[in-house]
Amino acid sequence: MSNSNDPASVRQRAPVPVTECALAQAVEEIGDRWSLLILREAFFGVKRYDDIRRDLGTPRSVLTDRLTKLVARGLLEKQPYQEAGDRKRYGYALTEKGRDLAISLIAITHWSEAHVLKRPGPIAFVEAASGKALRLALVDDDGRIIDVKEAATKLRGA
Amino acid sequence: MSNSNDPASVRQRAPVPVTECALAQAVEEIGDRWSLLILREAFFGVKRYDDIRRDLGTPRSVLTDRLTKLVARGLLEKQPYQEAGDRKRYGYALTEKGRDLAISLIAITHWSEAHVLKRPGPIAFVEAASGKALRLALVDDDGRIIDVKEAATKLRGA
DNA sequence: GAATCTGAGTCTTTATTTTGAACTTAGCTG
DNA sequence: CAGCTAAGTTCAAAATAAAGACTCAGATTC
Repeated sequence: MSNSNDPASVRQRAPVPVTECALAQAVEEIGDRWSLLILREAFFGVKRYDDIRRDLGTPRSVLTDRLTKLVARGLLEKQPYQEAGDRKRYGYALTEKGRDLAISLIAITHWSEAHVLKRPGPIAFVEAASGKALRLALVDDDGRIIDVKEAATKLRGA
Repeated sequence: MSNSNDPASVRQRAPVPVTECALAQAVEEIGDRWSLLILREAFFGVKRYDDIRRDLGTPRSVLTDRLTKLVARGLLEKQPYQEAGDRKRYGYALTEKGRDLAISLIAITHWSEAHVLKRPGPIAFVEAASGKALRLALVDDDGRIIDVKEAATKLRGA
């Protein structure tokens, strides 16, 4: 990204204060031990409180809290449903904002498979139509793929 | 990714237990309020304890703890340096494992700019050589760009 | 119509983590 | 040697999270 092999003695400062940093805002919204996992459930179509709980083992009080916050922040929305002979209940479904996190979740998953798990994970991302494996890449406006090592950051307007 | 507009009444379960899920492992390593921000500093070449502290305002005890853990987990490594007329000290530099998180940080940053900040952030990712803007995309083996909406998940071996 | 079941919470107590501030350390300088 | 600095440790107070019992609303069963 930038300057990553300066000697440690070169003092640097972040180009943007952390309070204005998009990453910091994102960490506020989804940077805890459960939110990303709850969203993963949502991506797999798991919508019900007790199903999420069964999959993740989240304590009830925490799950309730995270679901409420994810709804308040617009990543999930409540979806009413009713089973035959039962009262109306609510499930949780991804909004567009939530769905747009897919790329981030895929990126983190790929990274974890490469560097934490150190083996290909059980889930592959494929093109729905062809079944062909997909990976993430940086591309320029012409659709050419650029290696991360060729990438840098630039201050807008600078 | 999959099934995301099933009615809420359809019960689903995650295809893989959370204990074997790459995302969950990643959250263990970097899913707290500070680690990603510390890594962001590292991407900008900020290597010294006190410089990170100045930029982020992290409490000392937490910063020491996170740096130690990030080193133990292989995302950062200590780099000795010595200023003229001072003793030897250590800075923190990204390892390959840490550097490979770039794609994830970029993805999260893009998402946050689109959905949290709701304006283009001050930092753009560009190709170092040409200065041309870069974005993230899903590509297949032939380098063709595939829209997220065309992507699905598949269980390996299934 | 009283007792019971079920999904989705809420409440309460206990444990863990975070914070902020003061204190420590190692080597340098004057 | 007293004082300085970057990096790190310690500790009490505050905030968060976990575990598990309790609640609630409607449906069913006896």
